[in-house]
Amino acid sequence: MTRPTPPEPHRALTLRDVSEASGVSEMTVSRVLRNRGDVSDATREKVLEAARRLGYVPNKIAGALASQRVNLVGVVIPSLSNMVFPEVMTGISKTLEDTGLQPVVGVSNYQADREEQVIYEMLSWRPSGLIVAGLEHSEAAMAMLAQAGIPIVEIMDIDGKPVDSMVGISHRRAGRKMAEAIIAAGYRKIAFLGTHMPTNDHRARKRLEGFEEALAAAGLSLVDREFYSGGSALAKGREMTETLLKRRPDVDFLYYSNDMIGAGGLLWCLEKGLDVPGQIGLAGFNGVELLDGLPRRLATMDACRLETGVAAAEIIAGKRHSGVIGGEVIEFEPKLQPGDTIRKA
Amino acid sequence: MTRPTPPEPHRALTLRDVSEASGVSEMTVSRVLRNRGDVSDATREKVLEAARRLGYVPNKIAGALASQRVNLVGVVIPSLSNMVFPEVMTGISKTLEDTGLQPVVGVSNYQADREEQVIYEMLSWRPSGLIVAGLEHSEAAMAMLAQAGIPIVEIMDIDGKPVDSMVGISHRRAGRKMAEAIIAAGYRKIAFLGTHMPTNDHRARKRLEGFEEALAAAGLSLVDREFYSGGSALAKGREMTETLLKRRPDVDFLYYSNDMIGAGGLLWCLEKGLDVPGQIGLAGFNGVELLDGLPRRLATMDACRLETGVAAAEIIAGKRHSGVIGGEVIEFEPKLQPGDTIRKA
DNA sequence: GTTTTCACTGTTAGCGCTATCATTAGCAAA
DNA sequence: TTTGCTAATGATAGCGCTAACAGTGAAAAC
Repeated sequence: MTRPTPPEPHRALTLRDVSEASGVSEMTVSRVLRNRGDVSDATREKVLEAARRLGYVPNKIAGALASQRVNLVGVVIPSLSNMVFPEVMTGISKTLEDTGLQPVVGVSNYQADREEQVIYEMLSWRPSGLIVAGLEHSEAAMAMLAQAGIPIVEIMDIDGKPVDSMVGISHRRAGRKMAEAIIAAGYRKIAFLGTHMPTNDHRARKRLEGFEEALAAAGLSLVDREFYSGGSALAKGREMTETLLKRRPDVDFLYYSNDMIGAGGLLWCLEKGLDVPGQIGLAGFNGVELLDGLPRRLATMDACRLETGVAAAEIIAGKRHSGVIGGEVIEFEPKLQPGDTIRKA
Repeated sequence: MTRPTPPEPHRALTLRDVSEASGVSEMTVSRVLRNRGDVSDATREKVLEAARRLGYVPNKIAGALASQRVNLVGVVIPSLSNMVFPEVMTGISKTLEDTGLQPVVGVSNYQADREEQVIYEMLSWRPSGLIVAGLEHSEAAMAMLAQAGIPIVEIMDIDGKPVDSMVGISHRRAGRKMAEAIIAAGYRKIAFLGTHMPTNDHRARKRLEGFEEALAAAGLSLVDREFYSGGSALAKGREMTETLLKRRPDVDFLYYSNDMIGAGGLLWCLEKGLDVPGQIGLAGFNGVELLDGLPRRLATMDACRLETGVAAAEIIAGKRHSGVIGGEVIEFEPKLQPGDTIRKA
């Protein structure tokens, strides 16, 4: 293998090195490398050749400072292992791809103080825009966002007041809609199974609130509930389902706060030979691709993750010609996917 | 809710603003904000109060340029939706947490040219170190990495020559080991099911090569193979398994290139009432947490993802006192998890 | 009283690049 | 020839911060 020999192992190269190597001014090199302004073909070739030969990589720090422009878009999400955020990221990345903007991910682990730190860190790099999951932030974080002077898009929740723009679904409404569908299908003894962090996962909380609202409107209420935290969601789904059904064998519907534990529950029910959806119905939330491979399709509700990512990125990139400057609100309609685990009404 | 009113909506604040507001020099403000050097308590308080009141966020771009230090660590991975990389990220984040270093993620989508771009982009921000998945890169990318003058850690594969350091497992050996276990358990008609991108996913390729090597050493060879691309891995696992077993009903072992399709295959086999692992054995690769919730535990091999992330981050952070400066090689031993889908030898 | 020391604060000079304006050369029109 | 214009290139002045050094005053040591 022939690897090009580094001219000098270290001492970072600068524009001046390229300029000297190609016999033109630094300014001209800068123009060539950024494809800006008029440069003759001959000069351009000379410069590019020299840059390639030396292995020059521009220093964006200096460039950004001088031009006051940074092609970065910060994205602050609670978790990467959740399966739902990667899909949002896909939408963001795709949309940003041809704009010269680059997404930079930060993870808050569902902790407000950690989120505040991450936002601070991101803003200190003066990005072109910031996408943040959720509407709930520490007061300090909100103040920073409000003052940042760049487009801010809060995503995946629209039940509240945004700092600037927001894109996503109403989880309250999603919960309500699911409850209505379940009631319409004739289920009456409904239980909830979800994650054990009602104070941190605001979207799950709002979903449950909406769900209970709709139950109440029909004169019903949850007959039982079961919470978990940590571990393999699939395994936890099994365990919780078993625990709950042992405690309340009369329950006829299990509403899970996410598809993963729902899938675990479904597998458990099928193994036990329960009649799904006759004897007992199940539903999750998110519409993850995973469900396509299960023995039976779990009822769920699509959270429009891809669309959310795309729209958020479009706002940042200024691709959305709505006439509005900032303060946009885009609501997606979560679609019920009845699957095979809820009786046909 | 009382939100602090922004003094002036825009015009980014600088050190000078804080300096004027608190009546000390910019330098002293800088010292306070970075906790560096001696500053009297009275002054410190004054400055912090002013900074807070104004909502000042330091400009790291200027700071980095001046100090020639950037607290960023680039991480270049092929995909986020893969479930395996998030766990590596967890190890990296945790380890970096108390070092003042921040990971920045870039995604290459398993494309060498895209990876080259991402590496270029990252290096242009002059990070403190770079973690890159895999050992195979475009020639230009290798040249950039070699010249970067910062610690480079290639992870998740050690079958090859690193630019600088490398951390991970030998996929060739992992494949070999799995084949040996399968053969030892008495299976003879072994088929492979995997992703349809042998040229892009080098780790899957090496695993298969090692697997076939070990088969050959025992006088065997794969009796059939089936490939897929895109879509829900779980669903694809089902489909492929069905297709393959229709074509070759005599096959007695299915080796999957990852756990997700393996899980799909397992669900299919159980549904069809096949005797697993008596009549037919199954194995995947990765050791994903998901498997804990399946009706039966799929045989797999742990890829040591968390440890890999931790070790890579330690190298970058200089936490590893091996005496070696750069060029470290850390190999983890993939552990076979026999689960319930391979006969006890 | 003088010198030394120390804790604190300020001054100066860039970091590597780009915006802006100035300059030059080349060529056509007057 | 001179003028005017355009394309190509260069010179200059920062961007907002920090490293390095230079004060400053007060207390401590002589």
